[in-house]
Amino acid sequence: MPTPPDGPPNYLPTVAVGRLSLYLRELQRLAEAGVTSANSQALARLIDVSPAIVRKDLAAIAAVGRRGVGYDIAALIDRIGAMLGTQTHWNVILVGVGSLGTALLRYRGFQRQGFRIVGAFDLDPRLVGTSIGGTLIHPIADIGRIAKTLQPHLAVLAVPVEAAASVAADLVAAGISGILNFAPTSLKLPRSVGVVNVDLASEMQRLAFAVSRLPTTTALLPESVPEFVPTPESAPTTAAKAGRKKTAPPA
Amino acid sequence: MPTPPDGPPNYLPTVAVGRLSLYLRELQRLAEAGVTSANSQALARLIDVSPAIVRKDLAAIAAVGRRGVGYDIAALIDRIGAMLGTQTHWNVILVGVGSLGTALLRYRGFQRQGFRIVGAFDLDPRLVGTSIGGTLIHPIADIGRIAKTLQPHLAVLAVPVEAAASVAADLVAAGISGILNFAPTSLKLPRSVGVVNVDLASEMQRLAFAVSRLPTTTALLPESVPEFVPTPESAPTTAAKAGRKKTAPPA
DNA sequence: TAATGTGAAACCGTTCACAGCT
DNA sequence: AGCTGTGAACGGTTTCACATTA
Repeated sequence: MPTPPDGPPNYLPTVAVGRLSLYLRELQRLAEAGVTSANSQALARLIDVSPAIVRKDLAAIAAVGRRGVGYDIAALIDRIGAMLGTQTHWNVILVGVGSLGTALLRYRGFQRQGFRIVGAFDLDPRLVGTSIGGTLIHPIADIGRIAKTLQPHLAVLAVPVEAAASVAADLVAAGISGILNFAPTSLKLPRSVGVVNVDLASEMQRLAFAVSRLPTTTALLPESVPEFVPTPESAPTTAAKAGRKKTAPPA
Repeated sequence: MPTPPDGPPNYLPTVAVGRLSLYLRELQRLAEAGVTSANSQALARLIDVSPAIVRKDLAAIAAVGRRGVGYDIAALIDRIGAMLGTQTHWNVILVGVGSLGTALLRYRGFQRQGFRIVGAFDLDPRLVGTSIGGTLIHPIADIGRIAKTLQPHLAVLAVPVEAAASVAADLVAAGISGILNFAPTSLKLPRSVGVVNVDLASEMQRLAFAVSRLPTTTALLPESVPEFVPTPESAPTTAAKAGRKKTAPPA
């Protein structure tokens, strides 16, 4: 065979990590329903991507299927779980027991995916000492000390924006490795600390934008809509024609 | 000047929409602090991207800066707001007043970005008729009828997974154009309906993965870590060396 | 002079198409 | 016969570098 010039091979694309998590979620559901095998097309439909992507993603994590058949679901769950560290015991603390923090403490999805909420922290002395969703709330001032006992790896940051930077610094000082940040601000942290931001208002804006660019149907749209929205069709240069894309590419 | 052959020009890349939302958030903060102008480098630092990206993004929405100076913040806020439909009145309903739904009703960030929560829906008769965060809760069975009055464009879906598919169908029937989906499942809906998924467990898994792939420092990591994790360095092909990237490219 | 605005190159991720297995 | 596994083409996004301009 001809040697590939120097070409980098199948790494795991960073976006693929998000998809693996979705495959896992759906595979767990299938397994509970007693299904034992699925092919790339079925998986693709479940998370709304192309079958080729499914095969590439699974190849990238060295999951193997059987040609002519598909993938063994139990094996896939193991493999993806191994990649995402599902059997790893991540200890998680939550900081900021406001209404969002409370909801997150009550949310069972984290535990279901193997994360252990080992403690919560808040300023409010009326909350300290109480439990929500089985998690004890500690005074935020004691994070450093209590972290020595709880050994948290990750933190959920659900404090008000104004407090976010300072609390994040405390978390880093307490030795946390990663922060799931719900405060609408970009934390400035050492590169050794992982951050994933979840900005709810921003997600809503993405939705609004997507909707306003959608093929107009009978559905409700608000009165005014942004004027200048550049698209392939409204190109301000030569050749403004350019073959229109097929409207419905994926199966 | 030489005519560009036929080259497709600056569209707005889809990922740029998410960034615009973040620029807007930070610009609003700067404006409140009395800052009137900012250059691409400053903006880049604020949302943690490269200055070149900032200039490309802003060029793509026809925002103009002054060479040698930077961008006028008030003008930028207007321009980005116009693109994202900030002055458009999006009516939003929320379905599923559990702990997450409650938190979302109390969350002020949606209103701050111009979204109007016009109503909430739940099955529980004890909730119906009460208000949370100033939003009245209606019986879920009446969505169709009440939607005629409320004229909602978007919906926040915060019901349990089992109910998600059926409620989503009701929302579509009621004429909704987009759904912000917090249920951990991929909704199968007509292409005319926009969907943005927010899967909290999945975000946490992304964080865990990112952390486990981080340059190991003194910070806490859980005992076991996935074995086979392909990266550029662990490439199974020729030329496994390949010039290492400079470790800190952005300013 | 210090920044924008922008072609062109580099990079990354997806799609295509088909050879290879079972 | 059917589906996986994968090179190669493609397309979208980012980076680079620099001409341009207030």
